[in-house]
Amino acid sequence: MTKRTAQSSSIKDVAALAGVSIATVSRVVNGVANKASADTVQRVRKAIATLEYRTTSAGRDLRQRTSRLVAVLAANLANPAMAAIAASAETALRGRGLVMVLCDTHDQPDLQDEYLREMLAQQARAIVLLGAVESPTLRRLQNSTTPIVFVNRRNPTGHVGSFIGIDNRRAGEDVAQWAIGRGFHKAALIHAPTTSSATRERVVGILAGFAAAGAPIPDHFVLSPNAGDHLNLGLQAAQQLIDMGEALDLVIGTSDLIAFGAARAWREAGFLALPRMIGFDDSPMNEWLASELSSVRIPYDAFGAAIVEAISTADATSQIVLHHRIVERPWQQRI
Amino acid sequence: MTKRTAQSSSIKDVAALAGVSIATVSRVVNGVANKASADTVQRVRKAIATLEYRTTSAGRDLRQRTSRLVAVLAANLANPAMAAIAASAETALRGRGLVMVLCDTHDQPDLQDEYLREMLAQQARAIVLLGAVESPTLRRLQNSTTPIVFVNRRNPTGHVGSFIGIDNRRAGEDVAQWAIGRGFHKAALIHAPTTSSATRERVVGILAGFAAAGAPIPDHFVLSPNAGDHLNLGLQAAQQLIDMGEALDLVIGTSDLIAFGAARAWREAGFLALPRMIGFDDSPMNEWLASELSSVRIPYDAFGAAIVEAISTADATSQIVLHHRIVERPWQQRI
DNA sequence: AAAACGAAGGAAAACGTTTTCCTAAACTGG
DNA sequence: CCAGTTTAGGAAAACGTTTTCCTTCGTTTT
Repeated sequence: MTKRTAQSSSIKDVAALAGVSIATVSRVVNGVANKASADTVQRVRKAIATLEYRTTSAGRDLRQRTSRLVAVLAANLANPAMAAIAASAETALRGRGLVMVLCDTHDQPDLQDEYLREMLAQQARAIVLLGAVESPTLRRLQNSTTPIVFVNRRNPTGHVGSFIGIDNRRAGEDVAQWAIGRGFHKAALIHAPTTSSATRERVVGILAGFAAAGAPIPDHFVLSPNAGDHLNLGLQAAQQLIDMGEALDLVIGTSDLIAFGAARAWREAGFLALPRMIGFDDSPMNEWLASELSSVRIPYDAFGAAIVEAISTADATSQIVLHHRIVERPWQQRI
Repeated sequence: MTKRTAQSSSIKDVAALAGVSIATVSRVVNGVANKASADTVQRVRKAIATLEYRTTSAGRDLRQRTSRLVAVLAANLANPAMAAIAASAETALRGRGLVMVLCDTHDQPDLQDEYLREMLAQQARAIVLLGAVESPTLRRLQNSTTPIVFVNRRNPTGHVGSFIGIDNRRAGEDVAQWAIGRGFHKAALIHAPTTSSATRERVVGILAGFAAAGAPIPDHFVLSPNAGDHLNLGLQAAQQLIDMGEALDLVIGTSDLIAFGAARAWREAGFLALPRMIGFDDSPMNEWLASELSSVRIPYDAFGAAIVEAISTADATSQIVLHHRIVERPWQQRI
């Protein structure tokens, strides 16, 4: 068994074995037409197979001044929804010969900037922001040639950029309409910070929807406490609601995580008058773990394809709006 | 506002601006001692700052024949536990100037092989397998110089390789002991395929533990149906148990996902005699979403540091055993 | 004062590709 | 059979680094 270095054979070895120049090998590998006879192609292919040759990225990247890496910068990997998008993106990118690099910005501008710079140095083919936050380098990046795609949250710098997501405002209205239709008349809304365009639009839609139906949600039932993450945010808001002592029949969270946090508050309070809940995201795990949470299903498994499309198109302002859908889950009142 | 290409300035530009050779710039960037006067360093630093220069990876990788990419091949990204490890790994790697590339092998040998080859072509600094599966390229990789780290599951090719995980056999025994101590005497075990060393060792430990206490789990209460994923596996196994009609007081799953699947079966069956449950992994979400599931906590947030350590050490057979702990959660009997 | 040494820094090679520019042969249409 | 075109393929440049040699000083040691 021969000890060998990580990447054994280079294009030179292949060329030597096939008895052609490295230029020809390169052309065969990249399928350049009318540049090699069928016979030559055959020989080169065989040599490649024999040596288990595979193009070394560094060489190609250097020459082409771009890599096959696609950076995906997620605001929070702990969120199952982000993980779902990442998984979908990874598969779709791979189908195009691209490689996903996944980073967690923790929603922090300086971390996002550091990653952006690193990915520019890597000559990333494209940068995908899963929940972008306003930051200097992002701003500076507006006039670079690297495609940037904003997923879920729109470009926070004010410039318009490629966007992939649902119609959040509309989704908010749909939730309101659903609630009214189901006869809920004492609802509370817990939402994340409105620095996120997604949250902002959802909140607007929800409030507008209730108002339009003549049943506006009173201000003191709209909460958005400052908390580290959505889970704690939901928990704290729900505790406030419980303290108010008023019996609610519906709690709306702008994310499922918020709803989970809120549910915990009620659970710990002893299941007293647990209101029905609805959130946004509906990651696949909900079906198993949150069987009583209704949710606005966002088709995350379709995001990967959309990302690939957005990257491929030259248009830096393409907007891909995917369709949401309310998933209503049965609700069992405890005693 | 000047339009510029993705990566604007190269080492040449910096050298020109600072009035030195590119060699000197390189040395300053890499902190080579005794190769530049304090004054020169100053000038170079300033030029770097002015031009916002950052070393282009492709050039460095080509010359050094290795990249700063670390491949993380996960068996199933949909599993929150994997996501937790990935997040932890990403942070730890970044601290070392390394970049994580995350891939989902879906537990399929050919996909794993494809990724392995791609990562070799990328000259990845190291390869981390989060749940490896036996495959030709993995086998061939044994005698490459690229460090390979096996996380959770040991090297399935039989060779011994760097491993990071808990003492699964011991954890299994601990679960058994805990169960006995709590007075459970009618337990069932649902486990994943034993192709995974982690699962295998857990099963052995659990069965041995019960047997040692004089209360062996009967064979027909040990189930491992063939199913796509752990959730469905748990669901199907639980349905079988329910069909048996015997009242169990404890169900042990070799992963939390299995337990979630099983819980769903009982829930759908109408909460009849829901047994208490315990699983393995205890991802952070459990605290919020599975407040009644006991679980063997695996310190996934510590895995990142362990991975970095395993990569850094020259020893290709280092074993890092992290400590597990049973997290017992209260259990409320429904009516 | 000569010898030795360390510091500072430049020139150039090498890493593995892709691609431009050639050249030569083999076809085509007239 | 000749001019033109297509096909096949090679030579070499370029991409951005790091690193190995050198060379030249200035400083120490004998």
